[in-house]
Amino acid sequence: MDVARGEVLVISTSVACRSCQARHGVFCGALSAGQLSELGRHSLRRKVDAGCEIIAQGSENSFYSNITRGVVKLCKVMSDGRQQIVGLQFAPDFVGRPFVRESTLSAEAATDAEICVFPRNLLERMILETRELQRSLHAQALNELDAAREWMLTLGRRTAEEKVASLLHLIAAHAETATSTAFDLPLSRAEIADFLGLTIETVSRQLTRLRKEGVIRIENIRHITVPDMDALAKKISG
Amino acid sequence: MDVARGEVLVISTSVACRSCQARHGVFCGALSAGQLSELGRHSLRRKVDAGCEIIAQGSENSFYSNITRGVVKLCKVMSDGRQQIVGLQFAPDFVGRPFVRESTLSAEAATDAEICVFPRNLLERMILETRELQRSLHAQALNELDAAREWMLTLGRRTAEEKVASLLHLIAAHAETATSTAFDLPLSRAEIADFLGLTIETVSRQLTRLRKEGVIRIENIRHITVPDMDALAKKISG
DNA sequence: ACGGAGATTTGATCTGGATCAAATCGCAAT
DNA sequence: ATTGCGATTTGATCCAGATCAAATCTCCGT
Repeated sequence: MDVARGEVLVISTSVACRSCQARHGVFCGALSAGQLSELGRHSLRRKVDAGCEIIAQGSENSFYSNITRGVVKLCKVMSDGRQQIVGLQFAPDFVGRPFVRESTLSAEAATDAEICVFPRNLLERMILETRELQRSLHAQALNELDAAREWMLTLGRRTAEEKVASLLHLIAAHAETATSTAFDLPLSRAEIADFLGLTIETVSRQLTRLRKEGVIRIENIRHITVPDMDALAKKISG
Repeated sequence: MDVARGEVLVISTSVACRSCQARHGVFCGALSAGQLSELGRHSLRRKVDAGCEIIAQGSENSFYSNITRGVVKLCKVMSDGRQQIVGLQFAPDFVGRPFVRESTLSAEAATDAEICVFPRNLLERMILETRELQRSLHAQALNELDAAREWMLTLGRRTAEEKVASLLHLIAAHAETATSTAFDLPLSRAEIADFLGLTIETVSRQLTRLRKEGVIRIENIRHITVPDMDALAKKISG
């Protein structure tokens, strides 16, 4: 992680960082007070701008983090430049691949975000020591695996229109607003294309097609409203 | 699982089934002698024919199993019949999705296979009791997640020729022969198409193209030899 | 060996999405 | 307000892979 690209907000020194304790999914209820305190002494809360690379593909996994705000995209790039987003993570997901030296993907903030960073060694020690943390990370890994496999079906077998509708549905499900019929897209058209295995032109055309069909309204480039969520769901063949 | 479709080989009664102890990846070294014995008393070694459905999509997860021989495909089917293979599993992989009631995918023997089946409740209890088993299943989940994400790149961004070469490479890597330059395909052309998000015609054409280029030899429909593994690898853009 | 049915290959044509090209939009800096 | 530039949309054309159609091949049962 290039510290110069993000702004360090807080370096906790003697106690666990309070805002993190409450919001960090995998640690919630998994660690003792003493462990939280130790983790807090070594954790770093960071604010990262959209586009900031948190983990580089091929780099060493020397730290892990939790997302406390914003959206993070997981991306794989081929040597000729083709790339594929292989996962989106939202607060309070855990970011990183325990027990493997080199990262096979990059993690990049898709929106402005806040993360809480822990050193690799400390976290791996705590995983081995603490059954509940192991269980919690295992559960997240299984959920991500389910999501990845669901997305494999989308990538392999759905049409462009179904792909775009699937993505809108996914984002709506994670939107923080209570209504979730209106939400901001955390991704640019190019990123959407990289997630769906399409080109930006096709993404754009399918969005305008959904707009013309009345399934969505494009309030502005990054903001969508869905008058009838069922109509959107019907665009995705089960 | 429809018992009528498979043949029960052994019902272990008073000791853990010996052939399983040695070969079951996730249990190897993870369970105590007493636990292995208990597991053995409740496990069932089964021989399943190619095509036998081990877990049905949408069914209740009422048991788990380990593969002791053969290849199992994980498959998702859409209501209109389109389908996508989302994973291949080889001995000694663990099959099943702990902690979730309903299966979101089906597991089917791709080749004749042998599996060892355990009841859900027993296994989930042992996972909670036994840190080492939890760790071992966590590790498998993370490996499967890596594989799924690698495959997402293939599905979203590689060409048909690259996809077919990727699959051959994957299968060669899991082939049991020491040389691994000659191997049997565990999948039919239709299954390959479902794995790669292609049609059978395209798969067939790409295979004959690789044959004409001298990258592979098709000894017979299910048996391939690769004279030069590097030549095959070069067909897959990194 | 013979028939037959499914699996695979091969051929001809079509098409969804890619590519190439050109507006237009959005917005930050002046 | 004006300029400039990257992001997005829209249009025209192309092509990889799908679809439709027809041989072959495999292998099983008789």
